[in-house]
Amino acid sequence: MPEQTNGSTPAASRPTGIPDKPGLEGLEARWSARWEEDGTYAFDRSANRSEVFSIDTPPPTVSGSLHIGHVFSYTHTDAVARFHRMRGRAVFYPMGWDDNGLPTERRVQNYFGVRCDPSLPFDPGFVPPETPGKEPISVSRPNFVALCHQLTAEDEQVFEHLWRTLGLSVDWSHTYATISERAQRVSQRGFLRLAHRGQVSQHTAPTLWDVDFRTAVSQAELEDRERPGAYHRIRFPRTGAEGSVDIETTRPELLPACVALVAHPDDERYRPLFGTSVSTPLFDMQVPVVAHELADPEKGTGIAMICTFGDTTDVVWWRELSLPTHTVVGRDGRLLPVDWGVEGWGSDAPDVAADVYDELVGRTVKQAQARIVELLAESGALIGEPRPITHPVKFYEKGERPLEIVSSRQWFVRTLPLRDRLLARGEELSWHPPYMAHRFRSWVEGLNADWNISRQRFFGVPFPVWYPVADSGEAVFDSPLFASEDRLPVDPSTDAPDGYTEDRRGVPGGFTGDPDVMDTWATSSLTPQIAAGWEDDPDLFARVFPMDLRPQAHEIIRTWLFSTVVRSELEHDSLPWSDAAISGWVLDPDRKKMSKSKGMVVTPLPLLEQHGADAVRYWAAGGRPGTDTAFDEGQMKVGRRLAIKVLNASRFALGRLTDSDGTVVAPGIEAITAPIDRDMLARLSGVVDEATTAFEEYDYARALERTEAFFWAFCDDYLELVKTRAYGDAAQPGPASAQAALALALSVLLRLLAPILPFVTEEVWSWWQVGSIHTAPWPTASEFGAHATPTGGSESALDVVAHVLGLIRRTKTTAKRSMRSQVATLTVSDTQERIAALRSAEDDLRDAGGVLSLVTRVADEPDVDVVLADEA
RNA sequence: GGGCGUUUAGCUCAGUUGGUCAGAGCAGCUGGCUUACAACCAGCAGGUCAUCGGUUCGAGUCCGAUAGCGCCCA
Repeated sequence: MPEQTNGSTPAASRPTGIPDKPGLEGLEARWSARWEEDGTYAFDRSANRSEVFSIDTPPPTVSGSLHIGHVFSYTHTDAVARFHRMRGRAVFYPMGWDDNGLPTERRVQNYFGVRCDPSLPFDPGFVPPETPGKEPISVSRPNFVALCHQLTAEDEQVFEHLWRTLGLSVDWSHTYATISERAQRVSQRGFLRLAHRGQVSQHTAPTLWDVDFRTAVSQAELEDRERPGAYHRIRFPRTGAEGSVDIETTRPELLPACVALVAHPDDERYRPLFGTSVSTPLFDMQVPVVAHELADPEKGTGIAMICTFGDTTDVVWWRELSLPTHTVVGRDGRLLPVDWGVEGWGSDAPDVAADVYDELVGRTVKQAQARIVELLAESGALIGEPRPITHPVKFYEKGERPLEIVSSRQWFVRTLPLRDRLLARGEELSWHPPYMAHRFRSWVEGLNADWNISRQRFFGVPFPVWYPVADSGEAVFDSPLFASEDRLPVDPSTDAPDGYTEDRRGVPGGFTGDPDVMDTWATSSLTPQIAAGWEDDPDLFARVFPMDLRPQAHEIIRTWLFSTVVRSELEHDSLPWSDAAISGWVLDPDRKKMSKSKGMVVTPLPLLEQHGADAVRYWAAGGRPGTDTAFDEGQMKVGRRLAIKVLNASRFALGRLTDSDGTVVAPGIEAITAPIDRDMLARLSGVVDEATTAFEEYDYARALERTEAFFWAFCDDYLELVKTRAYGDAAQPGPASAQAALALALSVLLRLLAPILPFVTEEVWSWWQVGSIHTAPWPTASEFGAHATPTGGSESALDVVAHVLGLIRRTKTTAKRSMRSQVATLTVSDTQERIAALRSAEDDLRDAGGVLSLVTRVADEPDVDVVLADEA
């Protein structure tokens, strides 16, 4: 355990002394194993909430590809976690795996060459083929789910290895998976609580539907894609009056689903028509002309047909104008059979309508469109030629065909009534960077549907719900049978509800399970509760929840961050965390987002092996919060040079402090008396303050930049200046001052760099210190005591001497002489104060510059004259 | 269409409340084996701070407009 928290030290953590030839090779494997063995990052469960820093880590999708963007953003979080750990907080930093949902299903299908058929019985002896065959093998749902578990377990190993190599300071004993039993219990419990409070409800409603995946999707999973289309002008004859009305539509195939025409209430052209009706071409259905403000007078002819349902605006019109439903598109994206003339499908010519429509049944919407356009043209209802346009079309973000909107029975979380409360939570949350709050606000303000959490898939958390089966054999959806919480998790496809036995499944008077699974976000929205042991471990929960930090990328503010805020609001009446740190993206050299679809995947492990974890982390830490960052191996090389420099500079500094048996011993800070030493420490103390402030504001990039700039100047100037003096007898004041200052500066610098470069700093720390640097206290100005106060008056000896040394170097370089060559006479003219400062470090300057004779004079005009000695 | 961010040296980026702020690193060029480091060191060169206007004694810095790039929302 760290020296910070107790005094007992494992033998293995005694200082090892300075190696002859330090290197970066193998540090990742060695130290990640040691940290695991020593429990360096173990969460201290005895800490109170105020002493804890808890992180709601993004669970990566393990079946997705590993890419450099993961390394980038997780490094940011780790740097912050390490900072807080060194400041003495008990850091709760668990890792999760998101293995629940569609990405896993797809990967399993491809990897094993199988397909889930829920109608098949479980085959206990099933073994997938070595290599996937041409035709997918149909397997039962339990078999399919077993394969999902098998493959995700393998994928998780790969991720864990990467994280350990990268040096994430995760407490692996708190790892969770979103499909695990515990996650399922939390998801189902959360659902039941919502249901019992009436915050979730099941009803038939227009539902965004992907016809390929055959599942509902939510508003948050939509994306717009520009697609070619065409405006078709269609003429509707008026009924009971002369004349006609022309509308324009991109979806003529939905004409049989038309339930009204709509124009803007202020549109003078159509005002006289409101309240009258028109007849649909081909189908001769009478539909009303109505007014609504969402109708755009500028678009097409200014009047549109409302179909159930062509797009989300249709849904709004349908709901707000209380229109009937004409469903024509089925869940497979093909047109459904319709009985013309029956209730709700009234036609003035049902036989004609049926003849026309029967030809369309079973066709895809695309095929139906082509045919209906022909029919419209033949009938004369199509006016002119279709006018090609490009327009945004709604897609499921993972889908390939445009979404349809179908009417179906789903579970919805009531989010629309929460809008104001959610907006207030968005204000309450501390965003880093602050402007990311806009993303959340604009999303919440634009909400237009409750959150549909039903998905018609297989690998997910089932709803803990059954329905009674009536004597007629129909399920009674209005009387759901909820599981009791003490049974969770349950699978209604294999478990029977209380009061029933399994043999009553699916028979009249029996029961049937809800066939759906939950949206993955219905589980992922509970990651704080899952990680914190909600209800399962109340002691842990009280110590870590609400959490401190949610780190994540900006594109999932509308999904993950939003849904997590919703669940916490409904369940705990609080924010789930106080702070959200939003990472940018990794861009490729053309400044495009690096993503799988663009074929620009860079796998991280080879990069870590090539440059070293510290080097890759250095690059990542250069990306400020929220800022997109170019993928740049050049920066990794710079990071590697920094890490090597840390090794070499440390070896040099500590080499001055080693006694005869190799132990590092340094005089106490009271020995620090030389003005130049104190000036250096004064500046370092300022860097400590800056880095601390930056880290407190989650700006690891700034902390690194300041520390790094100081470190290079420290190596190039200060170390060169004190080189000779520090060799001297520690019993003498000069050498003692230099040695004590070196020890203090090195200790502070290593700790400042530790959150970014955990491996090399730990390596150096182990040479001369006890315990892990990562549990050592974060440096503070008070560590310097009075010794960071300059003594040399108003001018800094370090500044003056470094300046003069620079001029000496320039002279030597210009003369093409070695840095070793000597200066015969150095003449410095300057103010009294600066001359005094120079004189206070005169010996250091002479040693570093090879100055044989130094002349100083007080003058108004500063001047430095360097006369080199003749070459030997 | 509304909003947010961004534009500084060939490249990647710092420039905190307006007053040595025109910087760093990389790349380039010129030198140097200097007992911590040649995976190093020293030095040189480089930019009307996107454009236009405004506030001010003074503007990368504040305000307005325009343009390019990126993203969010409709």
